[in-house]
Amino acid sequence: MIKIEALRVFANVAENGSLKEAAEQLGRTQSALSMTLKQLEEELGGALFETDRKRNLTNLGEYVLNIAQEMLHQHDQGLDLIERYAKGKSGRLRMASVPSVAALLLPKLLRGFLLDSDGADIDLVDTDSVSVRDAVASGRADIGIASAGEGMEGLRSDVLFSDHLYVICRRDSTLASQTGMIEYNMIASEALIMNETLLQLDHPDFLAVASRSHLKVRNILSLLAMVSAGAGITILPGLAKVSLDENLIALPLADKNCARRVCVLTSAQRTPSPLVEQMVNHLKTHLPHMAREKVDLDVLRKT
Amino acid sequence: MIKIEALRVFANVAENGSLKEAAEQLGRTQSALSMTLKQLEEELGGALFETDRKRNLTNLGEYVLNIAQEMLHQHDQGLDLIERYAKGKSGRLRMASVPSVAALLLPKLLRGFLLDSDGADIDLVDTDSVSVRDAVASGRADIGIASAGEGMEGLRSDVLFSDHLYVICRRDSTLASQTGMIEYNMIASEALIMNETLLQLDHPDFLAVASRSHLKVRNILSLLAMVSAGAGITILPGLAKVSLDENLIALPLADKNCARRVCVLTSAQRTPSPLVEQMVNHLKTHLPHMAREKVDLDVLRKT
DNA sequence: AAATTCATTTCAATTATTCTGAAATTTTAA
DNA sequence: TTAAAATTTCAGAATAATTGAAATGAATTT
Repeated sequence: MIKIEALRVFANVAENGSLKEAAEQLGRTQSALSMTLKQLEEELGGALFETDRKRNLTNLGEYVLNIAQEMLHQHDQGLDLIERYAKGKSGRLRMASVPSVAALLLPKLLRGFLLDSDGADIDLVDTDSVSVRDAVASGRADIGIASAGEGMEGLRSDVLFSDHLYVICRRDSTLASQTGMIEYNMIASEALIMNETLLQLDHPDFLAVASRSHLKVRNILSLLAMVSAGAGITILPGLAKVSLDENLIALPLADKNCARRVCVLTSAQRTPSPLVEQMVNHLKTHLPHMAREKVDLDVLRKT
Repeated sequence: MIKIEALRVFANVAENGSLKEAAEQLGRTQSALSMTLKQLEEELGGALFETDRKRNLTNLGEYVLNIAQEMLHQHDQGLDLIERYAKGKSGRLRMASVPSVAALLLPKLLRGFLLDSDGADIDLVDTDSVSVRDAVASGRADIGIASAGEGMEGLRSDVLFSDHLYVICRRDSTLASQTGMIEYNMIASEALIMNETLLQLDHPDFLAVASRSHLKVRNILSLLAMVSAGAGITILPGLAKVSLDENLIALPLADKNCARRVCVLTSAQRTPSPLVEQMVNHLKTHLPHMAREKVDLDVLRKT
């Protein structure tokens, strides 16, 4: 049977016009190539070169060279595609992320990822945690970035970082004059505007406060606009406070246990594609540092 | 290194959804395929199937299957082209032949040849022997069919058949009443119209007759028209007499040594392409019989 | 849930293939 | 013609592929 490696040897020898050269290029001995060519000629039933010096091709040699070059090109290109895909360097990747991460951390992270990739194609959608989880679970996205919560069946999740919570209030409110950490009892009298993140909190003191809240806003811009307008206060993860309005202020919550745990989500049903694996690794190694940096930097800038 | 045969195994297993089936189709044991797949997965760095039952592909498996199918198709097609060409089943073949053979023998012969070929492309030109030799020598034709003669440097020739010579004269001539073979002295008084074939003859008695000839015609139709018009007689090989005019008659020459030797000519410089070799063999095995048949048949019909 | 069947994997031994190094041969150049 | 360079040949060494038998793992039946 004619082997593609025999054709590669032949093409190399034909192009070089010499066994010696070709042997060096291919890292084999002349005798190995000589035997390969001999076998190829036997299989074809005719000579490929006019003499045993490899300068001139026979008519058959020329024909085989033409076809072999094309075959080798196609073959090598195919292998390259497969290898790139297998290494997670190429392919399509559909991501869904909560807006805070998408806006503040992903731009830099994706830039780094794409720099290392070759032919990768990334689609990023930002929505709230619920939709992110749903997108991944239903197969509309390959990777999700969201806080953990309900509806995690069929999802594999790994915590990327924990985001401490802050009370957001107007700079001119009485609460704003507090210098230390905020205890739940200190906001007992405030009108708390709920949001999705807060549904995770289960500290009894918080639940007491939350039970008196009558407003829940999902969209973060609307939420901040409400606070700005004096409709009440809210509690948000650190990342969400980096681009706060001038008239708003973020005060750290004392309760260290209540934090948003940002996770990377993938489907538990199917083996992830190499590109997904690559991205999950990339997220796990880089996102924690980037999140910490971002929040620290921001705190620095505000003080 | 990823081998194309490993991809073939993978594609086969993926298409069958089972090792067992694929093993039967490929004529190998399950364990051989299992090991091949294992090695392939190692080289890729990821699983190709979701479980060890080969029913469901992973994302990587699907991608690799797509590419591999295309690669295998291209590869097999390429090999097929090469093998067909090497076996002399395909390629381009430029032939030059003298008209008598081209018109009387080649149609049937080429039909047989093309029946056995697959993608062969034949160009046939008919001219006189001199041009045929020139075409082959200069590389304008791959194969020539002509009588041997001058200007055979650089040509390889093999005799295909010998064509006995006949005197062609008008049916109403005195010569026509001869029932036996014609001796040279019997045509000593006739006006002999020379033609290319006759330049080969070297019998002294013929040379004596020929020396008195003052007319030489190259084109066979013109030649016969001349004889028909009563300009003289001529001598032609048996093949040329099969489609003789009603008013002409062919009488066999007694001299058994004088015959046109029809040869197949190829270039002696270059190794012939497989298709050329194939055609030369085909000519050598079939043309002699066909020539004999043709001449006998004709003799039969005329008597 | 145990037993049965079916498919696949594992592993050591066998077989086949490919490669090498040295010597012989052939070709080219001087 | 000889000397130098390139190629071929060949036996042994190194690699790789295949097998058969036993073990493992999944589905199906009892």
